[in-house]
Amino acid sequence: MKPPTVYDVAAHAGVSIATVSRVLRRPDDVRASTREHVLATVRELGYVPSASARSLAARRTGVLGLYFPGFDAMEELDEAEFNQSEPVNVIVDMPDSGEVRPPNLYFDEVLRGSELEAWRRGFALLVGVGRGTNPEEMVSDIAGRVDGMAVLARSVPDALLDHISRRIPIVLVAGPRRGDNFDHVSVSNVEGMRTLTEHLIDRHGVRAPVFIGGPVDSPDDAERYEGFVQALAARDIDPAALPMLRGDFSRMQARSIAEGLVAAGELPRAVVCSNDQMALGVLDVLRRRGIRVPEDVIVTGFDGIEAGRQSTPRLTTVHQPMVDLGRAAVRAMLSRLDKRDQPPISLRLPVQVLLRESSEGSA
Amino acid sequence: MKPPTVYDVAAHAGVSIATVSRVLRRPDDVRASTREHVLATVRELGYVPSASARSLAARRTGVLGLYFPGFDAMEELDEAEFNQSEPVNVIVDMPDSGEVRPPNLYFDEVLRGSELEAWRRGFALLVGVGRGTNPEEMVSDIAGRVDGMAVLARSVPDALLDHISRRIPIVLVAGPRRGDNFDHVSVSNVEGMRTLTEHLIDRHGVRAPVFIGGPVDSPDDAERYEGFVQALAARDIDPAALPMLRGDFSRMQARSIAEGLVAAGELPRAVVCSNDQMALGVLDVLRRRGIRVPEDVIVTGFDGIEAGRQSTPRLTTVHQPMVDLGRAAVRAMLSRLDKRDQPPISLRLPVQVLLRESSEGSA
DNA sequence: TCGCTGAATGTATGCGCTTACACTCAATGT
DNA sequence: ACATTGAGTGTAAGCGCATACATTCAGCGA
Repeated sequence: MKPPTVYDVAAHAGVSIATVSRVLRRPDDVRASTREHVLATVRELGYVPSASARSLAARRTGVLGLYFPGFDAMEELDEAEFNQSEPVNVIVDMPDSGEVRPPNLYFDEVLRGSELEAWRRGFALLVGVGRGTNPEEMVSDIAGRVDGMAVLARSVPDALLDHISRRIPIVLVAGPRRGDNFDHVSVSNVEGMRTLTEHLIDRHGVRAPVFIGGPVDSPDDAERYEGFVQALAARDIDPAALPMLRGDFSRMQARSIAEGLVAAGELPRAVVCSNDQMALGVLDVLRRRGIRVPEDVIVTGFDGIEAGRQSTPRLTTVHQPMVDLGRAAVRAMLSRLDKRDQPPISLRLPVQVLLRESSEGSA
Repeated sequence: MKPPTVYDVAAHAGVSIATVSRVLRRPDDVRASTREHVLATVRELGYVPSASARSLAARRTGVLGLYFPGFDAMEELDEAEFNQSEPVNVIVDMPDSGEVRPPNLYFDEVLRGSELEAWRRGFALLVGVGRGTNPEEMVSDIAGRVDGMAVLARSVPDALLDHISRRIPIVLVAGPRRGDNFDHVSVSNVEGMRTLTEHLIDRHGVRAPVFIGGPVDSPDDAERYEGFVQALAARDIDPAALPMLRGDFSRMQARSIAEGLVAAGELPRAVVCSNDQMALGVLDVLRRRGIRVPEDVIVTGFDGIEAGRQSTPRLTTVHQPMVDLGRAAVRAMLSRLDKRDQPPISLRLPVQVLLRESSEGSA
């Protein structure tokens, strides 16, 4: 009744457990006839090797971990049972049902990239998305199961990371390097935002753009603002003289910020947002107020999410390669796994400034 | 240099390894003072327990697995290095750049649901997306690492599943039950499509809708067609007299099918598609041809993906709760883990018919 | 005072595998 | 004919933990 083990297979096939193990791990070290015989026994018994035992003996798990905190509000799914309602409900779905399902695109894509690269390199991928529950616990749990781990920067206390990194390589995703000695993978936030801002100044004569930033503790936001400031400074515009509004990366928040701007009466020529979601929120408000984009106000975002490509007008933005980020994180882990003592890597992936109708006028 | 083990912690703290283990697993069995002392040592040494060893000794891994085949074409990411190009590229992004990134929403959402439920129940989640590489190998690999596994129906040979299910519980996602004895979770495809079709017949007087189906081997498609047929039959319309076109669930394919319909000259009053992607493809063509939806032709989909909520006109569809599917799959695994010999479960989640402008006329 | 009880801790075994090393024996060289 | 070789296989020692069972000892009643 219990699942068969190497011993069962060995006994059944009339060989030693070492031979069974070799058939599975290093088939060439076994004579072909023996190999076939053992494989047949494996099939017959329904033998599936225990990865736990293998990992223990081999001193490596063959699994990589990915941890992200759960930003999205939607996580609070009801505990209610979902299997007792009617099989079908008919709903007349009106247009303004709003932002039903804010897909955590960022995470989905990074995950997809990691998953892809991990399996390609012969590793499995363990994912954990932090929720209400203690992140430290979850991260520790993952850490014990994997050979290496990627973590979104700033989502876990440094002390914990230090602790864990004594056991396995840690790669920080999307944050800039701080005092730490971890490997990092991130995108060219500064250059991207600088280039976009320069474009607004040089091509559209914008002199006093308004920046709508994200949460104070977001390293990405900080870098983007830095790029914004650099562009202004290079054009002899004093960044400090311009208003710097702060949102929380959400569309809703950005709407109220935009309402505030409109109410204040003095609309800027351009609103530069630190991410796409907020830019979309600004577009929502301007559209409702009948303010033309880009004729009256130019709006730009950052991230390159799909929704920004489907908005009206389509959103000018800086696209960051999220799938590549995930892949790069995996590569970094494996690279360090290979050479534990190489100096910390800090990889910057390139971004693309995508000029679309929210800044360039319609086609 | 090597990561510390229980032995190190025990020696350092002056206790036995049993006590260390107990401090971590059953803190209440240890005197408070001892516990604190051991925990301090754990922190000092940077001890992270090996899940491999624990799983081996405890005979359970605390991990659940999720396997999906990789439908999407985008998987073929270039092997090229991505870290040597310029940090920023400026691109004038024209509107018709087409369907750049067809997000595998289905999988993303099921994954999110599984991930959520798994951690909530104290399990980690291992994900595998089948790609070019041998699915059997990947599935076996996952199987050895987990306590239970969810697999998209039809994506893995039954023989393999039988093999594996001798070791761990298997849950099939989204397929109907066939001859097998596995647990299943799926949605009310039949009822959903039947209700939608009845609506078209009863409210819009449609008498000869055209059905655009998916791949022959898709169980979901089969069920949806079944619902379509039931609705017709109940209204004394002979389904066999109507054309049944077959696509592959892709938007592109659906476009050429729609082109064919238009070219043939005789447009049906309604086109019922087996998924949203294809419905969107049909909308593409009708829009280009200047055919009005829903005035001239009604179009409906199935799935409830985000893109269908952002199309013009918005797509009438049947929404299936993908996140819940993932959650239900996890619950089913745990339920069976609990009672290995209960009869096979077959859970059907409810769906929602969403009536929108592609069938109801604009607001 | 002494045996008894139970809380706290230690001892020892095994979980299922990998792998260094030992061994066997047919093929080869001298 | 005999030593040498190496391919193929077996033996046995862990890997790091959980846990049944043994042990210790403080507190207790009689």
